[in-house]
Amino acid sequence: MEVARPEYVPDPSFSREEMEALQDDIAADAAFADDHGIDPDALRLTDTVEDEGDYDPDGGPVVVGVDQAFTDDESVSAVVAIQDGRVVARETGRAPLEIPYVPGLLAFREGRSIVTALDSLSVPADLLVLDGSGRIHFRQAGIATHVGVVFDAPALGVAKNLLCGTPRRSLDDYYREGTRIPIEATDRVSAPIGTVIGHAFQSRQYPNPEKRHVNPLIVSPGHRVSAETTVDFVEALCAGYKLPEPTRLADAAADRVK
DNA sequence: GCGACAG
DNA sequence: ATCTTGTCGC
Repeated sequence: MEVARPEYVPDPSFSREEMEALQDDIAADAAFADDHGIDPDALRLTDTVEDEGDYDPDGGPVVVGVDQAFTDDESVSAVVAIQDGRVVARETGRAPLEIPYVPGLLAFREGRSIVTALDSLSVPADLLVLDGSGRIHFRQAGIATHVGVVFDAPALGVAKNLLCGTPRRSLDDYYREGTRIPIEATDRVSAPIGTVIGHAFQSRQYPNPEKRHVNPLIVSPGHRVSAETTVDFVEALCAGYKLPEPTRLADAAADRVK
């Protein structure tokens, strides 16, 4: 796919102030409303994705999972494209690690390898699934929003932990599979307080509440997807595991390359 | 000064 | 994220 906004490609050499200013611009250009034409049912997976296949121009929506693995000095990104339950394309990208991890500035540390990998992807992506937050971010410009706006493609973020915002119910309790808990903006987020910026989604759970319990996923809109539809998409993309299939496959691919 | 903090 | 074996629960 092609970069639509070159000026937004994350540059690790920026100062912290420049990074934050760029994020404010990106958030202003981001759309947190549905603009994709994808029916969640068209993404629904019946089983785990294991087969490879050829891209079909007349087939269903292409969902691209993105994830990273790290070595001492570089980040490795893997992107896996799925269409109608089959892997139709996969690509990798590498970039040197130039800055440390700073909460809120993740895209500047891992963004280059992602852009490189997506840039070399030959099939058109209808939806990007990033690891990390989108709108659940201090300036509403998490890595999912950042990458989505750079390519002007529908995107969403799937995280394992909450960066900011307040869940309407405690995330430490036991919830049955399918439970959705809205995450609202607080004064630390650049959105009106109370705005639903994402959800905690219980994609997987153990049967006995007394014993073990699984933590919910934290999902949020990246670009051109609403908070509600974001959960619909993630739910449709999960096939028996805690993480959605695109993310699982990208995760495995990145580790494999490393 | 204190607290909070995706991967 | 990464360094790492066994182990508990279903």
